[in-house]
Amino acid sequence: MIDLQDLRQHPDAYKDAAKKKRLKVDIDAFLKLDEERREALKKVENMRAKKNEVSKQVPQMKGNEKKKAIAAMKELGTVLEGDEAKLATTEEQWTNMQLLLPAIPLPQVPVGKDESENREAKTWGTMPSFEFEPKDHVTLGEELDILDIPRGAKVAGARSYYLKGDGARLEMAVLQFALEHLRKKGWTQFTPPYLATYDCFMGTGFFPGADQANIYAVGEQETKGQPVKPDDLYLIGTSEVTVASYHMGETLSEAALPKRYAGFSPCFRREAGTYGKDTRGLYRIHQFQKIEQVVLCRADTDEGLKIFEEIRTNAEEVLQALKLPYRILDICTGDLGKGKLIQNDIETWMPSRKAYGETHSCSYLGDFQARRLNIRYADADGKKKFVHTLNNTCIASPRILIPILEINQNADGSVTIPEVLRPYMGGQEKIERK
RNA sequence: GGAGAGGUGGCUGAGUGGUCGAAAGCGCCACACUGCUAAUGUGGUAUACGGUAUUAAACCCGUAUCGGGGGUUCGAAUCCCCCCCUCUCCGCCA
Repeated sequence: MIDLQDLRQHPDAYKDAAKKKRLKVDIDAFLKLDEERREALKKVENMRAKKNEVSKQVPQMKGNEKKKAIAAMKELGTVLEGDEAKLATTEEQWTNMQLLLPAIPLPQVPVGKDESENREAKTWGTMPSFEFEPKDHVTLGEELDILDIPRGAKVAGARSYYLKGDGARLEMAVLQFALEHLRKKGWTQFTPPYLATYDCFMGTGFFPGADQANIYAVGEQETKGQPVKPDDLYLIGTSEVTVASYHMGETLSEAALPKRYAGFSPCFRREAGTYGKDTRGLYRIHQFQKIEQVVLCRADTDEGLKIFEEIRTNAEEVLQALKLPYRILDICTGDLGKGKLIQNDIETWMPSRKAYGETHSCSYLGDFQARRLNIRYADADGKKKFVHTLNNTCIASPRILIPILEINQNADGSVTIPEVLRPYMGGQEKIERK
């Protein structure tokens, strides 16, 4: 959601944003609707004012005068009812459209048409070279008996899997390592709800829109691609949804900001519309576990950008500790979500893909989510402002297991456990065939 | 799952059809008073949207809001219906 005052004053900036973000939203049509809404609202409010005024006088009236007044108000009520219905229709359209309006990207965001025009900003680490024919994580995992995809499919369909034995332990280790990394920096850890209401998904910007197709709905009305009732529950695709919604509807004190929250949760994604894409292995699956960084800060872009760097660095530190080569992408406008001001993705090298694969996504959303979630703070003058929100992956598994397993594999088919994870695996150094 | 009780401003809590956006107290703010603090006195103290704009704010006016939605009525915090949440007891369960 955006500031409508600002939109009315600078419509061109939003038209430009929509164009750069390649969004099919008609700003002029919205402004017209906005005008209509205000007209209709004025009309209805004036009628209500009249009604309220007369109703206030009715008790003092007597006899004929009273009868007349009541009859007149009854008549006015009928007219008002019709106008209210019209207003409601306009307002509904207005709200729906408002939810699709874009935030304006920051000037430093590269302009581009789609993901092909994202810019590599940095690379870190050295590519592995093998003196043997390296295996991919699926082969490694099956041979080591730490991963079972066929049985996953048997039980839950395609894109499902079992992590088993040392595989399951490795996942827990990497998650715990990441959590500990944030804890040392003073972050607050959360186990949030994994189910949430429509409002949380709307508030964080996932609903309505294309992202909605990726969310599982839970309730009496199963999805089948159709939207479910607004009061039904949905499975989170990231703990961002429920961690950012933690302060929904609240006014925080400025002194308490920034809030640095580490959310841990399983994540569920339907992956609708990705048929045939990334079908092998653990890259694109329906369920995974993630440590997510969520920050609420003051409405100050300089501060927001500092925290943007901070949370990206946190993720980089985790990858560096794991000794995984990665690169950072400046996401271009055409690949930038409607609510985002700026975004960096981190892609980690995955030998079997002979490419970098996305493992982290770092976003600064300004007050876009805060407006939808109604999260504010009172500044020094007591003025209420919307907070700014940011989020970034800290670690997501099992996708991160792909490079961990593939890069650390040995000629004998064993996998060397990254040193930093060993304390979480009882000091174990290798995963070997039993 | 069964039975019952509730949900009112920042907080406690009154209010069962009309000068109720809401008593009173607490808290908070301003001013006054006092040697400082405390105490006391007086006044003030919700939010959103619209009027509102070609710097912005304040003021003012209007509308809406007493868990959410709908209904009855000229008029609803108050009456009716549905839903959500909280508490107590019983049952069940990791």
